[in-house]
Amino acid sequence: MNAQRLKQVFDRLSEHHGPLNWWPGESGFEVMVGAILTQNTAWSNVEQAITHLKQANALAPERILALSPEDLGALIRPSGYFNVKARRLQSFCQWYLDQGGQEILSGWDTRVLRARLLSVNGVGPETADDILLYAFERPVFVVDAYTRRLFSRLGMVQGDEPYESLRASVEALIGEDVPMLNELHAVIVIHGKEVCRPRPRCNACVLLEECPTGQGLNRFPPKPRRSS
DNA sequence: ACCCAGGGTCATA
DNA sequence: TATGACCATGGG
Repeated sequence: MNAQRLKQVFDRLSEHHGPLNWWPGESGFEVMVGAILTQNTAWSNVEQAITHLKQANALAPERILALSPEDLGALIRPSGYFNVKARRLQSFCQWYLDQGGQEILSGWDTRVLRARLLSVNGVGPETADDILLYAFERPVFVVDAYTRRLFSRLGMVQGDEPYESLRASVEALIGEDVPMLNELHAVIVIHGKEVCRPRPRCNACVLLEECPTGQGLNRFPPKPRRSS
């Protein structure tokens, strides 16, 4: 992974898709809820769930905790795994209030805040980094399936590296540039949704010209290794 | 009738 | 430490 190449890819994606002003959501808390609901789930489904929460005036930690698991599950049903996610949302909200809310949480160092987020049941590395970057504006790079697919197709990484390994290499090249980290993950996701499909049926990818002899394109998205 | 989507946890060997 | 099972809806 090379800094100049990364910047080149970023510039090209931004030129084509940006600026995106992520994350879609009106408040930090909405970002956090969306980050949990979008786990392994299409965003269009999450939008429906969030709409239901807003209609029920439930998009606040106290309100989510006040709902029964069944009622909360009914509201977020379109986002899939609704039983699991209802529990995860309530675990998260309980933690959020126990910690003292947005202002107190904002006072923590990024490393500390990340560790605390990861301690919540249902918050894994990607969800934690979504929240850190898009709700707390911390300089972290979010690794997701789109990132692995794109970078491996472009021959920039193997693709099956552990989460922390990929995150660290990109952060090392970009530094603490929050706006750039924000936009980079955003354009990778939009690019993945609109153009760079899992199976090689895309001929429209602006980056494909740069894929070594189409070899990158035919590479199936790799699965991450478990740990170090 | 498939395949896919902005993951994470838990049990088991 | 490493797999595998499981979670579930909606759109293409």
